[in-house]
Amino acid sequence: MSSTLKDIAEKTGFSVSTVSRVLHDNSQKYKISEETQAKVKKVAKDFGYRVNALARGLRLQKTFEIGIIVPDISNPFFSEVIKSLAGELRKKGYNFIVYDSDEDIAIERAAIKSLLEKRVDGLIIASVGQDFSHIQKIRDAEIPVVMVDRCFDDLDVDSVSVDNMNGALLAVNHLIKEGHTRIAFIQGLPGTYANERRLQGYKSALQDAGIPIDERLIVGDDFRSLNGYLETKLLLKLANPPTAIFTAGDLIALGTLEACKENNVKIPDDLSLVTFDDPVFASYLSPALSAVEQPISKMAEMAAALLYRRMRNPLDERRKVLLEPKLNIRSSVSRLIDKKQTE
Amino acid sequence: MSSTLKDIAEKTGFSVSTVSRVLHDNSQKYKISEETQAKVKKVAKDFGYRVNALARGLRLQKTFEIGIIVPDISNPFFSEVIKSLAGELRKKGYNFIVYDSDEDIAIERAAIKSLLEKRVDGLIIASVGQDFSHIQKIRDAEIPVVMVDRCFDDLDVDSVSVDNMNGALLAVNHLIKEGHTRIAFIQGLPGTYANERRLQGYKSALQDAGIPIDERLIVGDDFRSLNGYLETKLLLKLANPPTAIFTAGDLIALGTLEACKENNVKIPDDLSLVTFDDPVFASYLSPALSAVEQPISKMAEMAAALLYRRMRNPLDERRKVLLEPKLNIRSSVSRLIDKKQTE
DNA sequence: TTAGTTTGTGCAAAGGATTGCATAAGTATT
DNA sequence: AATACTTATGCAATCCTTTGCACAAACTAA
Repeated sequence: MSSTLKDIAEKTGFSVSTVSRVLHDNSQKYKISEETQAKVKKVAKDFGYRVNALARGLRLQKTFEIGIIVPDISNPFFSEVIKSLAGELRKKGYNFIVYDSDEDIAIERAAIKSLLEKRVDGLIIASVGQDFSHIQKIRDAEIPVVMVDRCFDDLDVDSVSVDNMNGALLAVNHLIKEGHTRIAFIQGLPGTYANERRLQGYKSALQDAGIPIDERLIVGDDFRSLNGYLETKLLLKLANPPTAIFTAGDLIALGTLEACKENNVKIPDDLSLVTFDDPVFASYLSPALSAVEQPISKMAEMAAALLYRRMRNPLDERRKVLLEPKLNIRSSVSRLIDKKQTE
Repeated sequence: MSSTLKDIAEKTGFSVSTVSRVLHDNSQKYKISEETQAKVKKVAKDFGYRVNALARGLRLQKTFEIGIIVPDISNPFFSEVIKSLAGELRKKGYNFIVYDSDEDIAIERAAIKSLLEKRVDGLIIASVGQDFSHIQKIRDAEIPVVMVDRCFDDLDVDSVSVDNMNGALLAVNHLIKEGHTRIAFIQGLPGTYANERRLQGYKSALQDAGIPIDERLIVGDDFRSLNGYLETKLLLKLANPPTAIFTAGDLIALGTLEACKENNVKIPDDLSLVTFDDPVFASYLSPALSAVEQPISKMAEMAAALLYRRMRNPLDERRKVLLEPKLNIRSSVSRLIDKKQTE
């Protein structure tokens, strides 16, 4: 059914240029008469005319599309990020195309390739791995790109993330203050920016408190819930199990909860738990989960702002923005000192 | 940096056609010599050549893109649906563009417009409202489209959804069997396919059990958590409050939990709760939530299958597929009879 | 009357890739 | 020596939109 400018031109007797100007351009600029405008618009409507974004993009060398790549759409953290980004982008007349890299760097690479072929005007990426050569290439090709959440220290690209190290410090210090010393860390994907910083924060908090680091308490290898489940099971079997666990992400925490339930381990009585990320359901979990909250909408706003700046001004100095996290204390941590006193 | 076939043609001395055939087509078909292939490929690599999907789409009248529209990406149900769809589509070499209509029919319309302008090869839509004239238009224009989750009885379009009525029956019958008679229903967006069916199931279950329907117990107006929160607060203030609530969606249930917590209402002791949708976190909530589970990955597979069929065979008879839901009984429902006996 | 301005519209190129048809040279067949 | 294939490549049209430039007609100013 879809008609073209040419069809309308033939029907009305005007040229394609005139039709184009009436339907898209400010027909003011070319001073198209009211009469012509009316005729053209009528026929366009009758024909159900719809611009062809492919042809337009080809001609204009601009698509008004932004590509977004996240490691896992179904992770509430990322779906919130996308939702916020969507709002920001829509405001400025941009659309977006989302890809889910499924925590797989090969899919991430393919996604980037595909987005660049589509000639998106910019990219927002939460990257998966530790290798950033593919991102470097985008940068070098002067395609505007912003990293969110997952960044690379050694890569000079605009980026926004939460201060992961500080977030971990907040969480672990809280546990220490409550009297815990055997604190396990179930990490996400090692090598990942977010993960390494959280690990660093964890270690640093322990060291500052004079608590020796026990490598057997640092476990795990991805951000999914199965990881949390398995590692918790193993941790619980240790001869000298931890009294508290700090998990690197919300899904991991869910897995930990599942394992505890199965093993009849009561939180917070038998085991304390704090997690990074603070999904909407955290306060309704059993028990309500203490968690490090990331300022998601600020991250999205900032990412969008950085991207616009880069698109307007390609050679501007790159910036790396760190936002402050916040610890929400709920009821998944017990006070170990009290317990000892009452025992 | 991005070069074109023409650039490579000029550099190598071959024609654009030859270059195109080497880089994309099966160069077998046109019997390009090994030597030529090697030369062209080398230059293409040096130049960092990348097809222009706009130009290709324009020429081929096919983009290998599928548009997906959901009412709320951050709703776990929809983010799971998207994730599953992504997997299915990727298998067949299709990419997808997601839009979030934010439960707003105007945005949904704009999203459809935008996707059609981009010339997507097909659409998968979870529609928002009760009006389907815009979907009808897509259908009439013979653009392949499949509805998921939210469908329209009177609209002859391929669709997949769970048997919402049966799901509601399962939930409410469970409550009735446990001795409840004052059962409230907090609905989602009225007029929505999913909502109306769930409402129908709710009413039907009550009628079958000979329980009169109390319109004051049918409340609510959208699928968000704030709705659950507000309506629960109001229900609890009723002179004769319900002993059980059935919520139409997972986010609503979250709102209900929040209200109960604030009002110090214990679930399931003071109030029983069952919800439609069964998000991953349902079993870790306090208490573990009894919920009606939708077969999400089956829905996605089916949606993708229907879409492929329609794309290959545009005039095939339309199908409406209903999948069976499953009630997961956990611990948010109390047995009212026992309670009375022990009192 | 002549020159200059305004109004309204069209021509044609460009953007990048694909592909049916044509063609040239070389090989095989009779 | 004439014919028929095969191999390897190029030509040119097509997909649809945008836009600088050109131009005709009508009007204004001198």
